Amino acid sequence: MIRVVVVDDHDVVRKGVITYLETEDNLEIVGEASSGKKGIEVVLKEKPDVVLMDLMMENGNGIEATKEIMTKLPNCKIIILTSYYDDQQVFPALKAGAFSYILKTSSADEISDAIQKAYQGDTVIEPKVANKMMTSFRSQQIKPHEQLTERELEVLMCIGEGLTNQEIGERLFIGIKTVKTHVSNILSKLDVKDRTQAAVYAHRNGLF
Amino acid sequence: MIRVVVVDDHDVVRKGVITYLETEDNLEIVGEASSGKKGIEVVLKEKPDVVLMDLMMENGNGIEATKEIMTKLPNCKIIILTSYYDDQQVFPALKAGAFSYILKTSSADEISDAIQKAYQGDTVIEPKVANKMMTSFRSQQIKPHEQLTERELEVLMCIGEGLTNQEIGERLFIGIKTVKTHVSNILSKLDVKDRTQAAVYAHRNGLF
DNA sequence: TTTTATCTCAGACCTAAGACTGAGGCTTTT
DNA sequence: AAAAGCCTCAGTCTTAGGTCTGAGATAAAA
Repeated sequence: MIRVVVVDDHDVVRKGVITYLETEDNLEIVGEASSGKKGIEVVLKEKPDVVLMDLMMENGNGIEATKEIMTKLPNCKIIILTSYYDDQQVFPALKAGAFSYILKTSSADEISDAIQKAYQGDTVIEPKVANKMMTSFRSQQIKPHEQLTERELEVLMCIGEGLTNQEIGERLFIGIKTVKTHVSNILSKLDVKDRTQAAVYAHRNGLF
Repeated sequence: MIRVVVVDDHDVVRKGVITYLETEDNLEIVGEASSGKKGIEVVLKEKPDVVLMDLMMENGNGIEATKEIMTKLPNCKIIILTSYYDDQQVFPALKAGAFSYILKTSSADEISDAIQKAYQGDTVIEPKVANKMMTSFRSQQIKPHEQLTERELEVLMCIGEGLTNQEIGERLFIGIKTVKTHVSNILSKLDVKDRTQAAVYAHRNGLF
């Protein structure tokens, strides 16, 4: 039996889903909630295998609830079941630890299927959402150096000019120890092994 | 008195030049020769102040003679007096140690003037030749890395990829000690302080 | 034949680099 | 008020990098 909790502040939807799911042999609805906050309580108490979570609820949104649940029950599969699929909803949800992402336009069978899949460890993502994800993912594909801080970028430019840590410190008016810290952070962020590779990176990526 | 030796395998030219030069008060023709080889003998024996040397002679060309003379008599001023001014003639001659370079189309006075100037330490170069020299010089402006050996260039490319000495050694099948030697030589030839600057050099000079 | 240049390598030596840990001050966000 | 991110810096420790000296082997040039 797959233990399921349903969290949705629309009574009609919640009841409807539950009614359907109860007809399934291997599903057991062990709890329901009408807000994120209540949802957390129920989930932590019941420790279900799968959670059907609505986003956009009145008291405490689903994303926060998802985050909270994931930190406490990392093995719990949370399926986002929502009406919208804009980027502002999808990515925070996935980042929060959502396992699957389906829309309320889905058929009852699709929802059931998503639960079964989730239980087996397979993620289900609504095609429309998946599409948005991919494109948004690609454009989001941050070049490594874009995750560098201002200061780190300054230091990287210095490295790209061939300056030593000492010289960088003098140019930026900071201690060599600080420079070393920045350099270390740069190297790990760019995923390179030493300053020479960092310099090469800078030149290959047109920072000069 | 400026002691002069004239080397030219064209009897007419040689005699003509000598005839004119002898009318000059402060010039003394102490020898003449019709080939590079003979020219060397005469010059080494007479130790003149100035040598008028033709290029393109039958027995032993003027360039070899110039080289030979310069090694034995470094203070001797050798003036190349020739009909041609193509690059293949000019540069080897200058490299060989020629002091001035004038054409046979020059007037007698110009030749005399070149000798006087040479004696005083001033180089005279035919304008046409000078022009060619400058352009050819600029294009010839050897980029530092062109003075690197094959092997050193290979190592530099590795540095430009961000490889460590160890990795370079493995790629080129040589010991790390050898790599270090090459790296040191590269650094001094490129006049940079460390491998990072060498890598930057490689990228800035379009080696990639 | 002798010189010259290149490539190879060794040993000793010193320093810059980089990793890791920890920490205080600052600003922005929650 | 608390958390998070950034910048700053210290101390310790290990290693790669680089210099210098010296040297053998080979091949091309004088």
